[in-house]
Amino acid sequence: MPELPEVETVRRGLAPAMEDARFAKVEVRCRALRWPLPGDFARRLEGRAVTGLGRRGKYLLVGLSSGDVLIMHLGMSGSFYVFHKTGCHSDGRVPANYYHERQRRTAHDHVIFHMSSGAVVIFNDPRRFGTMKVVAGNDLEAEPLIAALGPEPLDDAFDAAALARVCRGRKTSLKAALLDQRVVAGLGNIYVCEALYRARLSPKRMAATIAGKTGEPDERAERLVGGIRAVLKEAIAAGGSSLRNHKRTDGELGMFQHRFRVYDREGERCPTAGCRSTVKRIVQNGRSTFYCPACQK
DNA sequence: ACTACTCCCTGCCAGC
DNA sequence: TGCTGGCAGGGAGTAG
Repeated sequence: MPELPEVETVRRGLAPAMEDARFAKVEVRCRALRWPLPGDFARRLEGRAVTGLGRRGKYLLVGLSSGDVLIMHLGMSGSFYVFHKTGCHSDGRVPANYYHERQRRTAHDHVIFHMSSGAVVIFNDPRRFGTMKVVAGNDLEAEPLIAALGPEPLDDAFDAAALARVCRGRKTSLKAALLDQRVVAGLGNIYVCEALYRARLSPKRMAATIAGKTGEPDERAERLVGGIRAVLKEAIAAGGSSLRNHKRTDGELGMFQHRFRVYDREGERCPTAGCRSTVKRIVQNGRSTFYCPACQK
C-alpha cells in the first residue's frame, strides 16, 4: 500500500501504538529488505522512545529519543499491522481477529516492534522492496533518500508556479514527470493517473507544456495542482486505497479504490458527464497509464 | 545533465 | 489440473 494517501493512513494508524512509547524489543526476522538491515539496527531502536511520527512523500519518519530518525518505506507490497496486547482476553487468549490476521500474514513478517505501550507493530512485505534505515537526526536533511524529494503536494509551498518551474524544459511526459519524486513527493501510478484525469490533461503531453518559456505557470499548471491536491485529500479522507486486499494497520480496508475514475478501468465508460468515450490503457516508461483520450488533452 | 530501461522480489491471474 | 507469461501501488542503478 504505497502512495502518499496510503502512507499517511499508515502513519495515522501507527501513531496511537508508537507515539510516546519505547521500543521494548525489535525482532528482525529477515534482514534482506531493499537494502540489508545493518547488524546494529535493533540496538539503535531498543530502549528509545518515539518522539514523533511524521511522513515525507512516501517515507515514514519515526523520531527517536536518541536523536536518531527511523526512516521506513513500504516499497510495492509493504504493510504494517498493529496488534494491541492490551486487547487480549483476561485469560490471555488473543482475539480471533488478530489470530486470523496473523495466520495470513506471518509468512512475510520481516520486522516486529514490541512497544512499551503493549502494542506489537508488524512489518510485512512479500516483495521486500521496502526499506528501513536509522540515521542521525541532524543528518536527515543530508540523507539522500529524503534530500532529493520535491515539495509535499499538500503544503502551501506546492503551487502552480512551483510545479511549472520544475516542469520547464523537461523533455518527458507529464505522466513520467509526476512519477518523479524530485518533481513532487508522494505520487505513484494510481494518483498520477487520477490527478491527470481530474486536470483534463493527457498523460502523453510533454511536461514542459504546462509552463511558459520562462517557467511561469499557465492555466494547465493550475488545474494540475488542483487535481493533485483534491485527489490526495479525498483519498486520505477515505483511508487510502486497498488493492489486492491489502489492509491498513487495523486490518480494515481503505475505501478509495471504489472511487477511481480511470485507474484500472480500461474499457469502462469515461465518468465525465456527457463524454461518450471509454478509458484507455497505454504503457509509458514500462508502467500502465489509464486515461480518457477524449477528455484529457 | 537529462531520460529510458533493467532489475530487485513474490504472488496472482488469465490463457493455454 | 498445472504450467507460463505477464502484471502489480516503487525506485536505485546504469547505459545511452
